[in-house]
Amino acid sequence: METSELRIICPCASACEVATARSLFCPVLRIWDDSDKLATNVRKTVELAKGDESATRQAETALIVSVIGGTVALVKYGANDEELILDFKFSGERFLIGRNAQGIPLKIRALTDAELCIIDASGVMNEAGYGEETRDCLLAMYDHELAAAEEIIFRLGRMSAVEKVCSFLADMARRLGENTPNGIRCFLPMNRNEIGDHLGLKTETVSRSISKLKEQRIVKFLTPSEVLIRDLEAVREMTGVDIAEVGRKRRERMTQEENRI
Amino acid sequence: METSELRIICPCASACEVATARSLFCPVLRIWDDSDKLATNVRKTVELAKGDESATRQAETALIVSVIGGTVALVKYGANDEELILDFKFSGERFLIGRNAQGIPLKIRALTDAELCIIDASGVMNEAGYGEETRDCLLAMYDHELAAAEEIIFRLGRMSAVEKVCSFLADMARRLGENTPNGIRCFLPMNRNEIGDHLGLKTETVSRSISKLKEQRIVKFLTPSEVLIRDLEAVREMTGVDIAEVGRKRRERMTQEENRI
DNA sequence: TTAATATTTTGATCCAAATCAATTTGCTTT
DNA sequence: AAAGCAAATTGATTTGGATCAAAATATTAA
Repeated sequence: METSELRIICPCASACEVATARSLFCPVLRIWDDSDKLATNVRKTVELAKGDESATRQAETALIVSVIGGTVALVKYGANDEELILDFKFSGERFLIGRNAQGIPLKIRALTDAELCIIDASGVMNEAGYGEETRDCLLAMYDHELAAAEEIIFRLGRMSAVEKVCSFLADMARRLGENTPNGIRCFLPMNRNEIGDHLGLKTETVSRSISKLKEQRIVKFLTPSEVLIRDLEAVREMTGVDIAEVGRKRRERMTQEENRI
Repeated sequence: METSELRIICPCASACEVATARSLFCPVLRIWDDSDKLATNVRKTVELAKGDESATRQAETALIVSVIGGTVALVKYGANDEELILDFKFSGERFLIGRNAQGIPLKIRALTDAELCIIDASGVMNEAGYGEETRDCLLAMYDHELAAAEEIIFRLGRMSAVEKVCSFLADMARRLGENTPNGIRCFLPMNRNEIGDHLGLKTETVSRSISKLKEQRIVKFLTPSEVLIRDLEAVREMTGVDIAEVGRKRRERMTQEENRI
């Protein structure tokens, strides 16, 4: 359990790399094995019950949010209370709420009971000796978020309903799925309505799109919230995303991780 | 013309803050008045003729791109050569091409003859003494890009054609427009087809949406590429964006800028 | 296990945006 | 100013996804 080496955690870590509370607590710092150094005004733990929404308070810099458990949705609101789910964030993932983003209506909604650790980046950067390291980690996280946002923009701007749903399922598989002999199996922690709120579609359209993907034998649903992606080549053709090796690679990384600790 | 003080330029500077080649050349560094310190392998100037596309080369870190002159579009490609314009970038603006984004098909297309200055962020960060400053500037730029991306996601996911076009025109007015007694006047450097490629609409739909906005007296077109936004309150209602004070504030900033130099 | 409720799926119809097709307007060049 | 061309607009029709409505399936509670 002692890990004192310098290490910056990949911001795209996902749930299956079973993360300990310790490793999640402060992913940006060398002092990750000595987290008491962080004053409580810099970090705080938030527990959300299913359905709760946490307004993102105004802050000087970005907030680093680690999902310790559960699933949350990052929700953006428009002029007339319309809402769109920018992205889902799963247990083990970390994400940013940018400084600018706090000027705009943005909330974290718990889709399940969830626990978050929220760190004010400015506070961390001011901790003596950790400035450059923290900035590098923040840069990596921003970079990751921006690339993900660009994928989502393309999806919303150019894809049909079926393509949107397919590309969404591929993304879920990449982040949550595990390899099986028959394809990538993945539990979906959100319902059809929430998928629609993310893809700019209505519940019925999401359901119909899923039905079409089932007809084409691209996916199979074991239960309504458990998908098996069977035809990875078809997914690649339809969405441009290659998730073929995802499961294997993720398992390798996991093993590495476990060996290290 | 001598400005040796420390200064980090706002990444959202826009065309009307008439930027000198000097100030644009290296917006992230204290050495901005001494730019020869940057080795040529770190920075390079690119001239693009109208219609040219520049593939974004692989790089270790992000690229900082300053638009010295002209208008470019940041284009993302999908599985089957479909393309979507992530955003337009105007003379005087700076933007990032993230590290991750270079793994995905992304190109810079010149909508007019254009001149760019491209800086490899890793090179700049390694310049002795400028690391922290550069990182802070990069963080500000990432933050700006991410917030803009989230606005675009909402627009594509939740708005109707008319709302998309209205919110787009509002954004253009904010970045390019100038106040007049009758509203905000703004020259649009892109055609209807390119607007459509950005909003996920077809040319005809863009045109029809504009016609509807004209009927409602919200906008008026002096020429097909010169818009006057007349009803700022209607724009705010429709899009949630308040551009009322934009022109005035921008003029103030400009004056400040000119006084400083 | 059954009942009650919520979610998902399927069906029928409608509408906004795409598509196909002219026409008009605005720019260039001579 | 006129001709030629490109861009924008308008019209007619089609279509993908929304909407309205019901049925089927899951989940939860009794």
